[in-house]
Order: sequence, then structure tokens, then C-alpha cells
Amino acid sequence: MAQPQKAAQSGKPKTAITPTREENFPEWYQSVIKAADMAENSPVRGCMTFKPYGYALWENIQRSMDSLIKDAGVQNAYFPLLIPVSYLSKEAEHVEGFAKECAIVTHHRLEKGPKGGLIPAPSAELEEPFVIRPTSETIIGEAMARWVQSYRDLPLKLNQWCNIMRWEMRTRMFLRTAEFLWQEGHNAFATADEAQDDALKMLEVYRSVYENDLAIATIPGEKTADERFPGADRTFTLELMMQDGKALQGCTSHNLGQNFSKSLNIKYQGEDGQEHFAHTTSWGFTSRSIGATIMTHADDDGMIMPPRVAPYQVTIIPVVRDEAGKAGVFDYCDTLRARLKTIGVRAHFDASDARAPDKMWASIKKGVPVRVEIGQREVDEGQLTMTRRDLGKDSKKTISVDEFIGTIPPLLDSMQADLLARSRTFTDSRIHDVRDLAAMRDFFVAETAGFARCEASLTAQPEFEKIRKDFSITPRCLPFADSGQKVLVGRSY
RNA sequence: CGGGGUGUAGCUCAGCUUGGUAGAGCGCUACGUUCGGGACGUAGAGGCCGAAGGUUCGAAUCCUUUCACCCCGACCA
Repeated sequence: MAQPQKAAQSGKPKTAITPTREENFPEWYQSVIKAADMAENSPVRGCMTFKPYGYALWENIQRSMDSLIKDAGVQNAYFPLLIPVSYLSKEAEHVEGFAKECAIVTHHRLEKGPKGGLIPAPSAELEEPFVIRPTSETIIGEAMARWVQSYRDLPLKLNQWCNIMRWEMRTRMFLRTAEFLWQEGHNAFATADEAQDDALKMLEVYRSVYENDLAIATIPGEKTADERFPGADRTFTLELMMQDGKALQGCTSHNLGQNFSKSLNIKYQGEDGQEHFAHTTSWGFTSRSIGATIMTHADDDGMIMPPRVAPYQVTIIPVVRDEAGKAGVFDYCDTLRARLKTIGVRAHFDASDARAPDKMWASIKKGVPVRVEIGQREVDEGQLTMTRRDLGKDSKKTISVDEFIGTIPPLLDSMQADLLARSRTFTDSRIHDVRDLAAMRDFFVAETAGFARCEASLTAQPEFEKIRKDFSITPRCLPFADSGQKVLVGRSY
């Protein structure tokens, strides 16, 4: 657990999280997650446990995204976790990048082994093993092939919320774990144009969630040929800039053309009476977005939740001096909580018997947007004392409850806007134009440099490969904003 | 999969070189005084030292094997 630094010893301002971002960004990141009680590593290799507070954030993200997906005319469905190995073989061309890191189910029963303990029963070996889905392209494609007969069956737009398993070599909480949560959309269309429009339309859904809900500035663009999904004609992405200057791929939306429909046999009879292969898209957004939210907004005192998706938007902390006054303060707090609920503000009344300062720090580390403190003083005056998490203790002020109730919704909105503006300013400030590869090399000497933007043709020069290796950088995307003429290059997660 | 590191209390770690039967801080429990940006005192609970073998009168400590995790690479639909 991160302990507060003793200011007297260190001579630095006291921070709730150690180390600080500047001292050690990766360790700071882990500490923030722990201090906010969002998640922990599980006993299972490479997997993590979403604790209630972290899962509540995911649920809020999910709720918002799900609504936008449905608005786009997509229906939710659910397909099996286990996929017959033979299905993966169907897309032999993509197996290279696809099936290597799968978990495989080979037995259907356990029995007592010779050393005690349970082992897979040799007599219960499956004739055809299953893989635990690393993505559901094949099994959904198999269904689509049966469901699509006529052009009247198109477009067919399906989405599923589920877990995925990829046996990743190196894992990091939220950012890359062996098992993770996501949604995967799989749409099929009659024409190439529709599929292309769709890939961009779903990317726009993701942009909306990142910017409007998570308050994270995005850089929409297209992946370069080297970076795109092997089975895709075109891959679109939102690249995000984290506080350490590294890129995080926020999501992907693929125009798969007819590559998958041909290998999975998704075809339809057109108005012309002829058979045609469908044009498909796939698009995914994962629980990595939580990692992005942390690395974008959190500071050296812990998490900062964007109000729109914050599990709690307000924490109410009672400050009680003696048992005699406790009931009155608690009633006052609970009444406030109830009033906030009626105006649609998610409030948490911390009635636990922890000490008031500990409750305050818990609220800070969890990143609750607004902290309210209520003691006998406030009760007597019909007031409350509030502090904004993003501005810290200097923003502490005492106002009437009525004023608070009247101003809290717009206040949360403006905090949301402030966070996005801050993220946008930061992102823009770390993008630097470079004219040539020598300038690029100079730029990346700084560990936290950010992104270099240059003519796309520069990365085709042989010397680029060397820079790429020397600094562990990759082309992140061809931003739409530059009409695909320029490329952003940076370090990434 | 290559290179390095670590497994001892819920957490972070000391002890291991020079074998002698378990330690600290934080956290937790109880009581008292406290309580508005991280309180303090007193008294407690809590560990077959990652696992399996071996050496020894005796192993957290030495040897062998094995498993897991972390960091740096490679990988990352």
C-alpha cells in the first residue's frame, strides 16, 4: 500500500501515491489502482480481479457504449466461450497472428491423480479440442454464413459483450491481461461502401465514449499497412497519449472487405440473382479503456474519475466529534444523499466508522469528483463544505445545501469538460512535427517525448528501421486530421 | 521464448554469506484519549519461511529439482 510521504523527511510535498508519476510511472500506475481499490492481480497467471469499484466504472462505460451501439442499429447476441479448433483453421491466412497464444481445452473431466490432486482424466480427452475464444470472428462468421441467404438479410449487425483470453507473454493490469473484458462487433453488408462507412461509424462511437464519457482526447486515424490487423483491408484506430508520453491504442475498427466472408463463406443472393460475398467489419473496445482513464487523469494523490462514468460522483463524509451529535449529522448526510439521488447524482454516504481524515483520503484516492464534508457547523447553518478532486484542497468552500443541489449537475459537467480540455491540451503539446529522420532521432532521446509527426513517406526510408529499434517506437496512425498524408510515431503500451 | 531478479505475517520487507527452531514497519482486533488534509498510547491476534527431495544431531539459512511472480527485451488480432 502506498504510504503518504513524510514531508519532513523528504522535503517534498506529501503525496498519497508513491512513487510519483515522475519518479516511476509504471509503479505509480499500479499504486493508483491499488489505492483506489479498483483491481488486483489474481492468483491465475496473467489475469486480474476487477474489484467492485473498478467493475462499477466498467459498468458505467459499458452502459454508455451499449446505448450508442444500439443507436447504430446493432443487436446484442452471445456466442460460446469455446471455439472448435477446426474453426480457427478456416482462416489459415490469419492463423499466424491469431491462434498462437490461445488457451486450449482438451479434456472434459477430472480425476484423482497418482500424487493426490486432480488431473485431466486420460479417458476424457476430447476428440476435437476447443480454444477459449481469443476473438469470436470465426464462430460468429459461421453463424452469419447460415443466417445470411439473401440481400434482404443484410445488413446484419451483431455485437457481444464478453471475456476473451489471449496467452500474453507479458501482462499489465487493465492494459494487457490474459483474460479481459470487451465488446466485439461483427457487421456484414452487401456493398464495400457500406462496410467502409460502417468501420468509420463505429470508430466514431468509440471516439464519443472516449471523449465524452472518459474525457480522454483521441487521435482518430488509420493504421499503417505494417500495423494493421492481418485479415483487414483497412484498420482504423483511436490513439491516446498517456501522461508519460506513450501511446495507447484505444480501440480498433476494421474494414475486413471480403477476406473473412470468403474464408467463412458468408454470401448472399443479390437482387441480380447472383451470389456475392458479403463485406464485413469488426470493431472492439476493451477494459483497457480503464487503464487509459487512469493514465490520462490520475495524479500523485491517486485516481481522478471523469464525472460522467464515476461510480460515485459525490462522497458525503460526516465529521462527528461526539456520540451525542452523531445522529443529527448522519440524518443530515443521508437526507442530502437522497436529494442528490432525486436529481440523478450518484452519491455515496460514507457512514463507516473510519476516522474522518481516512474517509477523505479514501475519497481522494478513489478519485470521487466532489467531496462533501458535513459536521455540526454545517448542520446548524444548513450548509455543507465541498472540495473538487481535480482542483484539490484550495477549492474547498462552504455553501448552502440548496445552492449545492442547484449547482452540482452543471458543476459535474464543467469538471468533465475541464478534464477533456486538459487531456486535449496535454496531447497537443506532446506532438511535434519533424522534417527528417535526424530530427526524429533527436526528438525521441527524451523518454517522455510524445509523438513525432512527419510525412508518411519518411517511415519508408531504410534509416527509419534503425530509429524504430533504437527507441522502441512504432507508427501509431495516419491521422484523419492530416488526410492520411502524415504519420504519428511514438512509444506505445 | 531470451536476459536479470524475487518467493518469510493481510501488505512492504529484514534475517540466509558464518545452520541452533521467527523478526520489523504498516495493516488488523480491543480499550482509552482523539477527530474539518492521513492521531497517539496500552494490550493483543496473526507465519509448518513457494513446493518436493537431499546433506546434517539440527535447515528460512547449504545442495538438487520444480513451481510461481516481477523487471528488461521479443510478442501484442
